[in-house]
Amino acid sequence: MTAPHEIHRPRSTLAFEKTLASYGALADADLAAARSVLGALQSHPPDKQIGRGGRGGDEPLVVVEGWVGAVEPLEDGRRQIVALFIAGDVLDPSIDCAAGLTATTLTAAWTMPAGALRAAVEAGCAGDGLRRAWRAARAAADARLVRQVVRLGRMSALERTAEFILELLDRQQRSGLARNGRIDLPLTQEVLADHLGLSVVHMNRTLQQLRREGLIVYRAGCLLIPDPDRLARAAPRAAA
Amino acid sequence: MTAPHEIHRPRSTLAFEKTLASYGALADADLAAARSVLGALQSHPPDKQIGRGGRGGDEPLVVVEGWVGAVEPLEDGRRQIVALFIAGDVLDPSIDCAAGLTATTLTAAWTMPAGALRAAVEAGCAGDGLRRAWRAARAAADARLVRQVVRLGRMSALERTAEFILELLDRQQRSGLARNGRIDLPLTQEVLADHLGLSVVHMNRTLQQLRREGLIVYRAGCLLIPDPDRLARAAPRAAA
DNA sequence: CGGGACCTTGATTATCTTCAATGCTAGTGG
DNA sequence: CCACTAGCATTGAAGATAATCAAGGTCCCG
Repeated sequence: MTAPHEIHRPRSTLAFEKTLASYGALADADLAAARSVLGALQSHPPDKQIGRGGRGGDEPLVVVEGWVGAVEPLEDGRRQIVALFIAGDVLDPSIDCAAGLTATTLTAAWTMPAGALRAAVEAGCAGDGLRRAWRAARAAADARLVRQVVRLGRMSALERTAEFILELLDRQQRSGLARNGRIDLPLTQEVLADHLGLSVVHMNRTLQQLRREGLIVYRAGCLLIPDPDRLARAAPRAAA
Repeated sequence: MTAPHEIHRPRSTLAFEKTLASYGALADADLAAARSVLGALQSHPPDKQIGRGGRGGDEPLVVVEGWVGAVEPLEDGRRQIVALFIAGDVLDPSIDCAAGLTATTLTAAWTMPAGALRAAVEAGCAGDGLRRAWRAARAAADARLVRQVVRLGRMSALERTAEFILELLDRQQRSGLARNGRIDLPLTQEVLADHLGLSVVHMNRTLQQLRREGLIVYRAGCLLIPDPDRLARAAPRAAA
């Protein structure tokens, strides 16, 4: 279980619990129940397929550490990273890998199987709070996919990037991973480009522009957002 | 109930039944059950909001006739039509209008409330075939959203358009609306552009290119695809 | 006949991609 | 300790793709 690629073995599923709780108040009993039905920690090297889409056979995974993408590679080498999953998220291949996507690690990662948890929620034998939070977290994942369509369809590179960073900030605040506007972003610019629908070169230039304007400070896998409101002004707002 | 905008009152929910059946074999009893719990036909003028997203309060709708979009308008006038719903589709605002989208008619349309049907399926008091088909249809809608992300993120205008037309062909074949590669497409190029993430002008030129190459014949709300395989060659394929 | 909605066209500009290097840094083996 | 390498970030230049601007054109309808 210990491999060279390995990042430190995570000590807890705190990120998951916080994320879930951010979507609906959880009683201690809910938390204990959720924790108790999660499977064993699994380690994955970067760039490894960990779930296949399609037939809905795979059980959901809690991402405990690292980054995972729902990826569509095209024949000619292009690829689209449709969705990103980070510590605290639940990746359900039967939903998130629709249309033949492949769940792939983008960094070294640790996960826990959550089939039993989903089963408990679906069978109605989970607490009310837990059920609500689980559903809300699922709805949030769907909403992120919608945001992604809007970003790719109607926003410029700068707007996309700004909006994306704000989404990451929100998500990492929920999971407790963000501190004072400082978030993890241990992805190569190539991965970011494949998520935001840009070329690597343009991704690089767009990040530089955000830096030049002081909207972000980005270095060594770590991103600081000095003023989220100002960054938000670089992204379009929805109409009333 | 009869208004000037009105298109003819649909005679049946056949498109819905065929679509559902295309996702899973349905017994006659299933069909009868589904038909019997649908609500009353409702007529809507074009460009009218018929469902709001967010809180999941709204009940699902079967689109019986016409085209409906899940739309995100931006403050500055841009808009993204995130998903399209056509005759035979079920639009569930609690899912399809996530992230604040608005369900809006793109043409005159007729719908039927399907809250009771969803409730029956979820409560498990629907037949096995019906439940399976309902779930598969829902999964197909999710998969379409994923395709949309791939299209917008990684395909050129021509590829997007080709792929989109092929999707429409598949959907209208399921609902029985396509005849010999001939499908309805009663949308303005502006609407298409807002769905495919293009400017109207570029949408126009892209359609012209497809016409020039003989891949489509498009006129007066009706689109003919002489050779779907050839059209498919204009769209990128997924890698193994 | 006039007006409006939609489609089409040409010219211009902006955004983004591609190509081809160059630098930087961390890891590796001599 | 020092090449040497590999992966990633960055840069410049050139070209492609798509947006924008500004007219016309067509068709339908009142």
